[in-house]
Amino acid sequence: MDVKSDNRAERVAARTARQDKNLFSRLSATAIASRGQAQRLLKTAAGLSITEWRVLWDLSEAGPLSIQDIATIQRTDHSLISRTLPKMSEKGWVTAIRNCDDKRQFLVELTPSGARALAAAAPTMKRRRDNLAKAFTPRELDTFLHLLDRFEDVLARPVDIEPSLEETA
Amino acid sequence: MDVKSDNRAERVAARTARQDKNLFSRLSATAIASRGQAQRLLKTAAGLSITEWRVLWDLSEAGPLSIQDIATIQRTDHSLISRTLPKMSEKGWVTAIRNCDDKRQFLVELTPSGARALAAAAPTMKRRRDNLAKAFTPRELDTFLHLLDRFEDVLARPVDIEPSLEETA
DNA sequence: AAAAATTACGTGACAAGTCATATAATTTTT
DNA sequence: AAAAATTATATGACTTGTCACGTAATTTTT
Repeated sequence: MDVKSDNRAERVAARTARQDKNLFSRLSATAIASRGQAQRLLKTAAGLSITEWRVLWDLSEAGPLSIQDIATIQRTDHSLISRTLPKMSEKGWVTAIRNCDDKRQFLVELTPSGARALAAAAPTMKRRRDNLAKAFTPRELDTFLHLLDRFEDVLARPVDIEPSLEETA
Repeated sequence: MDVKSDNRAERVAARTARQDKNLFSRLSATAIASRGQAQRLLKTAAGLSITEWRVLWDLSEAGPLSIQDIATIQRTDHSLISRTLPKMSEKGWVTAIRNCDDKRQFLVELTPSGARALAAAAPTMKRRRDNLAKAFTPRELDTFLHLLDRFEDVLARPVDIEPSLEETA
């Protein structure tokens, strides 16, 4: 029915607009779009996945690092790093050596080959950051980061879970 | 070696701080933290996954909808919705009926049981949104959303990919 | 010194997210 | 009317991300 499908398009548009103003969904959608862009750029420029790029960059800036170190820097789970490293080792981009001080740990280090893989993607990713720096003043970027700080403060506070209409002790 | 491990802790801290100010990584990390919170809340309050919650909420506010409609509202791939719906149907939360006007499409509708599943989670998720509304003024939220708009404008512009040191026609 | 607790990494399993492809249906072009 | 192009959904396969658990090693407690 014509009228019915007109209604549907309006309902979709209204709901989409509504959710675009819901900061929770909007932040998620924006971050996913950003990640998608990074994935495409890295793939095209250097055949790297996002996690590979992050590991190479972290080792370049702060290496050598343990798996837990890398996971902490990237705010991710150690298992994601743990799974990524063998492949990167196979590609010759990193070496992982047992830490003599603590045999549970590996210390991961960039190789010359890894430095080249990083260098293949670095100009593109720098341009991406430069584009952002051009679009926002330092003050606006500070505001943005501060708002994200405050948003995470809100996340850190517990949200009560109560069954509907029930008052519990 | 003591000195070596002190250095490592400092390098990790410095790198983490640096990446916290890189808007690309920061935005991603913040959005992932937000999603994690939502996942935990929904699981605990109502045994719902994020995608299930989103579908129920969209249908409640704007249903009935096609799979493509839901994907558009959620800014996700239709395949994620396509995979989620059969399970929701099995749980009796939605019905999916062929659209007579276009037999390629299903129109998905909330059932009373689905409305109850939504209701089980809704107070918690509203509280979550209210906590956010208390922490920011309307003007701050507008600023935040506007910065996200401008950030996505930047994403929408192409980033040139050039091989290192090469000038191409 | 021995036992208990904690930590580092590897792996199983699952959810979110995406790209590609196939099939069926609709729309557009010839 | 028929052919070509496009669209809607399903599914394969992959990446990102996370939780849980097991094993080995270290640290803390007794």
